[in-house]
Amino acid sequence: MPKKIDHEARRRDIAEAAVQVIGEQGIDNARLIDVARAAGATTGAITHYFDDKNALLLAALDHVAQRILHELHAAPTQNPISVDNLIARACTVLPIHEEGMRDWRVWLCFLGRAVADTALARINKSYYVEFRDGISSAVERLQNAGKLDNIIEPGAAADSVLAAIDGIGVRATLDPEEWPAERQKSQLDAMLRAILPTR
Amino acid sequence: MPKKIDHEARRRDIAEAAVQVIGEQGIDNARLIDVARAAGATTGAITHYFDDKNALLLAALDHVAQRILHELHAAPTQNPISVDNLIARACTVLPIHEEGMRDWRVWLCFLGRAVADTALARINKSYYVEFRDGISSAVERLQNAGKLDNIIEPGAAADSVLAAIDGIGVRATLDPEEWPAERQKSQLDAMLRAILPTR
Amino acid sequence: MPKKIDHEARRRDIAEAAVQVIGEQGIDNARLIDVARAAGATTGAITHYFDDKNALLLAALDHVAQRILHELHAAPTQNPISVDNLIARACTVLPIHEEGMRDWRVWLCFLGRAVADTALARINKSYYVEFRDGISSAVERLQNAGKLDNIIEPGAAADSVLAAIDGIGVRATLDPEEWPAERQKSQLDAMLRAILPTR
Amino acid sequence: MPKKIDHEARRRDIAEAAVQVIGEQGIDNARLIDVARAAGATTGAITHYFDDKNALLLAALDHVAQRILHELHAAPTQNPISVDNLIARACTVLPIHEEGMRDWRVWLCFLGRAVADTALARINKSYYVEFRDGISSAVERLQNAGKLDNIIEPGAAADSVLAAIDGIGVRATLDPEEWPAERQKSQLDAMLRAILPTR
DNA sequence: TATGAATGAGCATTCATTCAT
DNA sequence: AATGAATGAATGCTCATTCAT
Repeated sequence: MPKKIDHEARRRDIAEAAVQVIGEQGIDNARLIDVARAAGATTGAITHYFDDKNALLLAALDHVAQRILHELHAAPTQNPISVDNLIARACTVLPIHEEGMRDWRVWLCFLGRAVADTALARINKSYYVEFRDGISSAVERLQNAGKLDNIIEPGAAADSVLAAIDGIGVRATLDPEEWPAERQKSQLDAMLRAILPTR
Repeated sequence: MPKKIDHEARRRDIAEAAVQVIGEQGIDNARLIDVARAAGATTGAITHYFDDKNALLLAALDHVAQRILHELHAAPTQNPISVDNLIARACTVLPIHEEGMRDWRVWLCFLGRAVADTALARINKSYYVEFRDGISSAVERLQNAGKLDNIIEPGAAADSVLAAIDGIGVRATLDPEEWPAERQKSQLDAMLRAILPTR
Repeated sequence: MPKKIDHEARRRDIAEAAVQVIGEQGIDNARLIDVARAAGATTGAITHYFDDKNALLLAALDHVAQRILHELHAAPTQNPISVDNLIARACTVLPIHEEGMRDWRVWLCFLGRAVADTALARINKSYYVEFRDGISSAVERLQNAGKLDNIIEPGAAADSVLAAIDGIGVRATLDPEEWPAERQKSQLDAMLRAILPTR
Repeated sequence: MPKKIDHEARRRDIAEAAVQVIGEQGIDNARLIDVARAAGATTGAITHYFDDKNALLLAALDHVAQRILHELHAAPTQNPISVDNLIARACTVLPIHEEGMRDWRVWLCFLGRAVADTALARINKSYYVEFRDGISSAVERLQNAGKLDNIIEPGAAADSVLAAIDGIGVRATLDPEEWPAERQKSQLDAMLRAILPTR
């Protein structure tokens, strides 16, 4: 089914173009025609791939979320499990490189939208559940490997890790000049080492 | 002589009406006429007090930020200085009651906007500076009182506290049903106790 | 009746303020509040002296027209009647000084308005009639004094003089840098000498 | 492929519709929707062809000016050069027919606007330069052909011709009933014969 | 599939006018 | 007589969506 493949690729391209435009101009200033131009298409073409603007925006959000999830989960079995490893993986998610910063900007835009859009809030929540589950099971694995204090409740620890990532990521996204990669990483490292006490 | 009007009070009322409308409908759906109605006024009246919509929005943001700052600083000298006290004060800032939740929703809306509005980003940053300074000096006072480990760098600790508050607050704002007041407080309590080790 | 005198003086002041504002900002940008400020009054006060904005504008136009008429007629009996004298008087009306330029700008604004405002067109016409009558009788006097060729029809000559003044005045008003006082005067002088042949 | 549209033709149509509306209602009362209706379009469609209202208005002015220029220059080489010919051509420009009267009304509207709009004043000036250059070179040709006194300075003569046309045109535009075509033409004829003395 | 011209509802903004004081 | 707060109609502009080609 070559057509389908092309179709999906085009959808991806357009959604990524939307991510780019939102990241640059903000979600309010992201007009359909801007996305079309960034994707080398026309507004009419976009309607072939997305029901309406909202569907396009949702696809853009999903791209960003999937990318973050993928980084969090990246090669978890290959590396030997360790606290250092978990922290390193968490740091990867921070807005420490060009693409990550853009993704965080897009993410922030959607947070603002979710305030008044229950459907979006629900979607956001489902992403958080996935994030949390991934971190929670990593904590459990570390406990089983004897590398983390058993006193810790994995779910609550995962919430703390998520909160730390979010807290630093939001701040760094809005003030990138004061928050270069190193500062973000050392700040997150300090927080996570406090939150995740080794036995 | 025309009707005596307390100009500043009217400005405050309208800005508060904007906070309310933004908190309920989101910043994108907050039309001038909605704010006018919420304030018991007309759109034309709003232009007596604000240059344009953006000025009104900024005033709304400032109200929210001032309220948070005021809570953070509330009666710092009256209470005996203690870690428990600092944590309790931090918890006060979380979206644990009706007004606080609304303020956090408004805050989130502006975070999304700041992504593409450098002026707004600058304003946000200045608020963070104030938040951080307040927390940082509280940490210092605790250290001077011998209630906090001197190993902690006050500024970095303040950043951690801010990140924890932000991380939990954002999550709770978008998913209030899963995050009742108690869960927020215990989560923040756990994080801050880990972050701020007593000697 | 001191009140009446004050009243009339205030009306004059406000109308002159309107002339000033129109001359500076154009009639489209002349807001009531601008006129009020220029007159050291408030919009509410203006409504005490003028029924509505249109009445104020009309008063402003009348001030300008009266000033021009006054200059054209100035001291006609004192000076010995001569063609040179008529030409000199015509030159006085050109936009050759600060106040005259402002009056011409106001005049031009009203010409543009008269296009779609029959009442204004009628008023403009009445001013032209006065201008023309004044010039026409001057021409007649010159003919009676034997200083102008009797072949000339005074009315038609007056129309020519008016057209020359208008043509040069309009051009100089819109391009004052290219049309300093001397150029205007020499141009008008050349035209009028051709139009008004001495015997 | 979308409907094939002659973009330039549509632009012309809309600009001409603007000329018509301005000529009928005046520039202040010319709303975008009026122009849209006159052009058989919608306000939204107009923005496809013009950045904003001002751009549309400018295009309308240009149409009028180009039409006048075209009439002044019409077939200058075909006709044998003569003073009669020049005068006849000047008369053509006067508001002596339906379309010409409308163009003059539009022209007057823009003169009023140019008072407070330096960009418009600059454009107006450039048109006058073109008018003047055309007339000036015609005068020169007449002098070279020995049909006009060499004592005349072509540029100054052109200014006089322009002033005469403007002066009569403005008056006739605002008072068309008193200034039928014949009166305009004979008045201009008289002025130009005086201004342009044959050898 | 794709184009892009056209639509039309929605909204901020302007400002003359009103009126309680 | 004067103030100036408030009104509310008017209007230019934006932009997602539609649809003829």
